[in-house]
Amino acid sequence: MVEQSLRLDFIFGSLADPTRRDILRRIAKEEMSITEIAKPYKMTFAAISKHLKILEKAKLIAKKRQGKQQVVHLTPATINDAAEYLKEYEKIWNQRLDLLEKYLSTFPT
Amino acid sequence: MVEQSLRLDFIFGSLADPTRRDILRRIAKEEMSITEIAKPYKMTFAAISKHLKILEKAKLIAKKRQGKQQVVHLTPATINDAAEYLKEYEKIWNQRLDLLEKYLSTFPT
DNA sequence: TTATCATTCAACCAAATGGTTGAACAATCT
DNA sequence: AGATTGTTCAACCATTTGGTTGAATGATAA
Repeated sequence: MVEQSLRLDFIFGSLADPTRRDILRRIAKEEMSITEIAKPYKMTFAAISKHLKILEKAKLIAKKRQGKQQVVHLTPATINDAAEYLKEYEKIWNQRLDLLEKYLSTFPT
Repeated sequence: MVEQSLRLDFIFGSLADPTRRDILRRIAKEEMSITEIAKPYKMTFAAISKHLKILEKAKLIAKKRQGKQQVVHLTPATINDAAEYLKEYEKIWNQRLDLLEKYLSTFPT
């Protein structure tokens, strides 16, 4: 499953940048045109266009044309995949809480 | 909350690399010495040491000395934070799907 | 068709990332 | 103390990343 791993590279790579997380947060509330998305940031429009390209490659967002402008919205399936990945770890932790407690007690307080 | 955002930078940045995800996966099953962690990878020991530094900075792992060697284990709280972050998005999507369903149900079948 | 608005592309730059090698340091064993 | 095992550090290199500017393209409105 090399492709699967690559997908996670893109997803987590996208989420590693604060501007991109902020964009996701904003379009989660309501879909927006690219110009509208770019407005609050101090960087250039081209920089935002690049960020959107990265989010699109990770399939975290999608664009659709609406007349002159393009409207951006979240792609539900993808963050779900990332969440599923992290849930595996939560499961392991829950199974091993007793052991973890032992580890933690070895640290100085 | 700039620090919080920075923490997410580190967490997701860590998870964006396949070698680091693989290390997490392996030590999730059982804690391991650094030498043991490094064994299966083709890259140098120093490279693995760097990857561990990155995971440590993100607080996804912690080391403790056990005699001559250092043993690495997961840090439970941190992935939880990332999972919480992603859960917010799942919540939003679920709300939207509910609305969509409600909307669709107003039409005759 | 031309002007205008919305967006991307290309070329460039500085800084960060992921790797290498070889020397240095830490802890234990003899 | 010296040898051995385990791990990090420093210097270096190639590639990627996140930004810039200015020109080019796409779609609609006049």
